[in-house]
Amino acid sequence: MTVKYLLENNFKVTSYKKGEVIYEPDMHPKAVYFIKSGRVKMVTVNDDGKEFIQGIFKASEYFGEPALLLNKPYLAYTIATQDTEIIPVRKEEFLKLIEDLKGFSMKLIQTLSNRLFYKSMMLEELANEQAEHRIRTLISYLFKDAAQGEELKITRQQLADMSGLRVETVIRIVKKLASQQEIKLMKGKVVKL
Amino acid sequence: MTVKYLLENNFKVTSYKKGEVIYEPDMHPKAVYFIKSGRVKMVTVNDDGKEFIQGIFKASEYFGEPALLLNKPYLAYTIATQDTEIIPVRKEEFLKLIEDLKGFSMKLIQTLSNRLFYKSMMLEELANEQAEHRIRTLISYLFKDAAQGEELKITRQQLADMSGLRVETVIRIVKKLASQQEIKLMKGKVVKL
DNA sequence: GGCAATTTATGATGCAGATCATACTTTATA
DNA sequence: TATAAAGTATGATCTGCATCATAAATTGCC
Repeated sequence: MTVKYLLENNFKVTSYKKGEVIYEPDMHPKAVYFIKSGRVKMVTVNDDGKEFIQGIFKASEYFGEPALLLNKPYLAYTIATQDTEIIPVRKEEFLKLIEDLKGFSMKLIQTLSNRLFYKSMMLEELANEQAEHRIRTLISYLFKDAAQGEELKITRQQLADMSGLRVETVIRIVKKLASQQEIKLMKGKVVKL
Repeated sequence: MTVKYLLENNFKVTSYKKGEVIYEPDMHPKAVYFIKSGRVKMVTVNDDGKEFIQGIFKASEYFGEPALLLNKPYLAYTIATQDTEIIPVRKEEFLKLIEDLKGFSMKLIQTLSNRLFYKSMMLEELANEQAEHRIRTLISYLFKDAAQGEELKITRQQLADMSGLRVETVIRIVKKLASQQEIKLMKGKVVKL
């Protein structure tokens, strides 16, 4: 996997504390960010200060390529949601990865395609579906690769910020889904059944 | 441009009448579709039959690669919104384009990145912004490369289906924007000023 | 050029989810 | 092991846009 390759080739690791900003809107992209460990959220913030979570990135994933490759300023903030180690790969080096690293370019195309699938799904939900349907779809997407009994590492507020709803609404719906046995709650955490 | 290359290499052209369906949800992808002439909309339809327009594709553009490259069934319908000529490129041939055609792979990555930008922008709008803001953003995006005086080739219904609003709402807002001199109306068509 | 279909227009009413307020529970941290 | 902070919970009220109804203007087409 690419992070291992980068470490073997002496790329440097940068540490970010929980809450630290990696980049913000309007900045000119300088690198692609590979996550060695930790967790990062990508959020856009509107004029009223409301956040929308565009995506959540975990260890071994990377982010920030679209803006870099299009030479456009970032639209979003990326923020470490826990202590995180990141390997920044500068543009020329990233382009070299695409050229040289066998299969990397196809992998990147598939990564972008997966993100498009997710965004298409959410657009459809936000455009046409009621609150309950949105949360059902979102939770089942987030549980996609999870085992039975596993718990969501995501708060109600984050579900709200991903679905365009308010926390109170998400809380009410999650309770309802639990009462209908669609999910289980343990100490407030959503658990897959 | 790639369509020219395909025509020179004897790829076959298929014709679709206005309203004809090119592919539909759950179908297994067989090809990538290059548009020689015409116009195609990509729409998802929910259980109540409400449409959401995921994208609109014009001559020289192509669609359908993400599902093909991920080996996933389509999520959306693609429908010719006028008489359209299409060059279907089968998977092996498309993979060959990526491998062989110099620069094609990077172009594809940029195309996917642009679609991600659009979807991120619209997600933010649908999640957090009021109707008027959504329509402003959408219209200015659609007019991005247009000259002053050019008219939108898009109906109120289509704006509604792209923004998650109802036609009536879009009509009221478009009238308001016109009255505020943000756009001009000529025989009902939205014109850039 | 005339008729049908599509698109635009406008008013009246209803409702899902936002907003506001207030409290309880779980988790972090000093 | 306190105590603060973050997250979950619940009720009451308010509102932007959907929905419904009905008509006028524009476009397509034989």
